Amino acid sequence: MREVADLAGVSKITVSRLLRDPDSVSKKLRPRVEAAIRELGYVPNRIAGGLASMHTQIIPVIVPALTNSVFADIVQGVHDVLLSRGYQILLGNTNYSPDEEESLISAFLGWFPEGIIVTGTHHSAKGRTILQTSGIPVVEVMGLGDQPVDMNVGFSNFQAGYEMAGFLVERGYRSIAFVGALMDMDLRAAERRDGCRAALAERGLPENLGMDCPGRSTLRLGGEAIVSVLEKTPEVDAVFFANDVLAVGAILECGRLGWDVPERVAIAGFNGLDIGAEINPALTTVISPRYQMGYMAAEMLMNRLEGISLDTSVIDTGFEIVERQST
Amino acid sequence: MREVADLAGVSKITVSRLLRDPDSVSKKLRPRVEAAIRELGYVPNRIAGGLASMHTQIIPVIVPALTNSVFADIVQGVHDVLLSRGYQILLGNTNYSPDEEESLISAFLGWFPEGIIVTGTHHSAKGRTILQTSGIPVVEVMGLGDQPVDMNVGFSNFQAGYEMAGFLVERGYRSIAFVGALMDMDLRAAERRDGCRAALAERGLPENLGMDCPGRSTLRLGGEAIVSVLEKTPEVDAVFFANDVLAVGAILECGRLGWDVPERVAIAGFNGLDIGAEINPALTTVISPRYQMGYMAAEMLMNRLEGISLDTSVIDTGFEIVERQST
DNA sequence: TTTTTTACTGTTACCGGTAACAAATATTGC
DNA sequence: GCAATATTTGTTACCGGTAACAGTAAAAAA
Repeated sequence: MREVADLAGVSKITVSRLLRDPDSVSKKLRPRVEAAIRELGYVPNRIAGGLASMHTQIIPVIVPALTNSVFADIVQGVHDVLLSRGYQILLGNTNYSPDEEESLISAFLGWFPEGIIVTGTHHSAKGRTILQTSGIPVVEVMGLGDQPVDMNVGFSNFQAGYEMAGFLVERGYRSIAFVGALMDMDLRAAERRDGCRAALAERGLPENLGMDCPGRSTLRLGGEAIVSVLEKTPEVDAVFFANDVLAVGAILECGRLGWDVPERVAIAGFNGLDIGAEINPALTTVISPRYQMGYMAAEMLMNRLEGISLDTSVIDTGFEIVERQST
Repeated sequence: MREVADLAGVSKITVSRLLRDPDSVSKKLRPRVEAAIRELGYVPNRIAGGLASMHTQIIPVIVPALTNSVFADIVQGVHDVLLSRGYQILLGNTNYSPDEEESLISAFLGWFPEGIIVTGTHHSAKGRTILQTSGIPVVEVMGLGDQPVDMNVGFSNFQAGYEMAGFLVERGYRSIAFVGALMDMDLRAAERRDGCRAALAERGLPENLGMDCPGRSTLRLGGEAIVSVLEKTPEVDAVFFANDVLAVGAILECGRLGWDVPERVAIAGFNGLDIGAEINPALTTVISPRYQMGYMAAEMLMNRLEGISLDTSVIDTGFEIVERQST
């Protein structure tokens, strides 16, 4: 910047001003400085700028696993808002571990970010404390909590589970199994299960017919799960899967085994992945507004940072049950 | 850091040393300083540290679209290497646009990253120049180019297309159509197409039976494409899709229409997504080592940064054709 | 004991920008 | 035309660390 300033015959601060707010520099000087910048191929150092201004324009985004398209969609939504405003995304992946999340949060805080976006409302106690005392805006996205750290965008997984279970009961199913995978780690799935159970219990129906599979959700696992559930508890007439991946895997397995869906067993999923709409039979599921959640979370954060007062710090995006042929 | 130093009765630099290399501080002092750090809840400012040391430990990763699981897998691989070594990932999404890629590269360079990972070997002319003159290690991941900017990890899409076409011919198919989507943007898909054409041309078979769909790859689009191709050119006996999403969509559509796969038409895909192995009929495809490519790219970069000399700056990861029931 | 070496700690300057205020120039009003 | 005000530019200090070198204390060698 020194060199640019000298070449243009101005002071450093004038160069700095031109870069950040061209209007604050007179029309006479502008072309001279711009030419100098171009000639020297000058790229301002944002690290230095961040230190001096105490504004890093860094936003860490922490998700459980990028390979799960659900979270990739969220990050994409966040990305689309932030990048256009000059903010940078620091990406972190917890592998569904609260401890890893905690250490990521600590590490990211060292970059003095201006805000932070985390997934869900379940954190380690210490992680939560760190977030609360960090002094920066925090958005918890995806799950809706009863006492968010700060801002919160998402929907109630409990409610979604509850309503889908109610929906299945309405359709006449009476032995409904909830099947998830690693629900001790995937706490949002556990909430859906709890919602499902609550709905079944209310209606006096059996609530413990499902299972918690020991492995991350894959199509294969879904296929194995439905076989296992129907062997153990043949009376099951509907299976509500914690996510579409498992559900689609189950539908495909039923196809291979010649089991009629939904005659022999109805299947419902969660998330609203594209594949659910295309397979045969098409999957009844709960569509979650993933991209929108990411987008809204980022916008909420931007508004806060720009000092725009928010009418609310919690947005319930809701969800949508779509009935297709699998129920 | 000043406060910590005062509290512990040492100088700033001692605190700095303890944090970066505890062994460089005497055993006597260590507990005192550590206690001070804890008591004040001190978090070192990496922005300041980066500026002073000129080592930011920042690595931008630029992909075309995170929502495409192919790239999410790559980023995951990169993440797993970098985070454990204290590096941070700055994420960028180009939407398959070389111009957006260019502007992302420029923007990221302002953070004075220590290296950069980009997708593929196709960049805008200016983007390429910027990368080359940036003075930092660059890894192009996924595609294999004849003249990489710097390091390169991936496989030849042309070769993959070529071999899959050869494979189909060997299986007896003679009217092979290549179907992709937005191949003017997805240049890697275009390379696969070109490889396919080359293989067909060599054998004197028709090479222009396919189509380039006007929209991003979705299951739906794949379904529409196969109908459209078979209507226009009923003689087609095999369709090689640019990716598994399209191919799976086609298989599902054939299922709905009662068209026998592979009797009426054989279908092949590309990437090796899980769903391809599970649907009926299971999809013949080319498996690409996505996670590994990301992992290796990051490791290569780390080695370079740590001064470990590399035996080669180009790694051909290869690919694998898996035959399943759809051909 | 004295000298030399080693291990640790501190001092000073600087990384590359920006904030805050001061100075200079241009514009406006009377 | 001159003071008052607005606009533009510059000066200085500082953001929070680290590099490089200097200094001091402890250990080893003479």
